[in-house]
Amino acid sequence: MEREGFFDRVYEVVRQVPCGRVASYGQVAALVGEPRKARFVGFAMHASPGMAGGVPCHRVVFKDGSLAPGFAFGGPGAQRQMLEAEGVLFREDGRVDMGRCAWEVGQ
DNA sequence: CTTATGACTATGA
DNA sequence: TTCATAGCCATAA
Repeated sequence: MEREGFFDRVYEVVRQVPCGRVASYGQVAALVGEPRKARFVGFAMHASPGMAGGVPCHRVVFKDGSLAPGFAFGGPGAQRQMLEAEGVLFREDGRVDMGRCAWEVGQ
């Protein structure tokens, strides 16, 4: 039952990310119980059905607030545009303001 | 079985 | 501060 695969487990967590908030790959990996698989979280995002499947993969970013270079759906700029549309704040460096939009369980 | 790859993270220069 | 490298472990061949 609980064995639908590591990927599906990641989707469940990413689905819980509220609007206007972002989570890091390691953050999601830790919530699924395996913080060492941060790389597979990203790989799961690439294989995810996207928002159509209830997986807002655009809300998942690097731990430092950077976005995935070159592999974002539609382009790296599209991800930033989508996050800004949800209320996520960006710095001039092109990174997300993790100090203000970082997601924490319970919010 | 081994090797190669990867939407990551931590560390060091 | 940025850049490069190592370690991480599942999946594919």
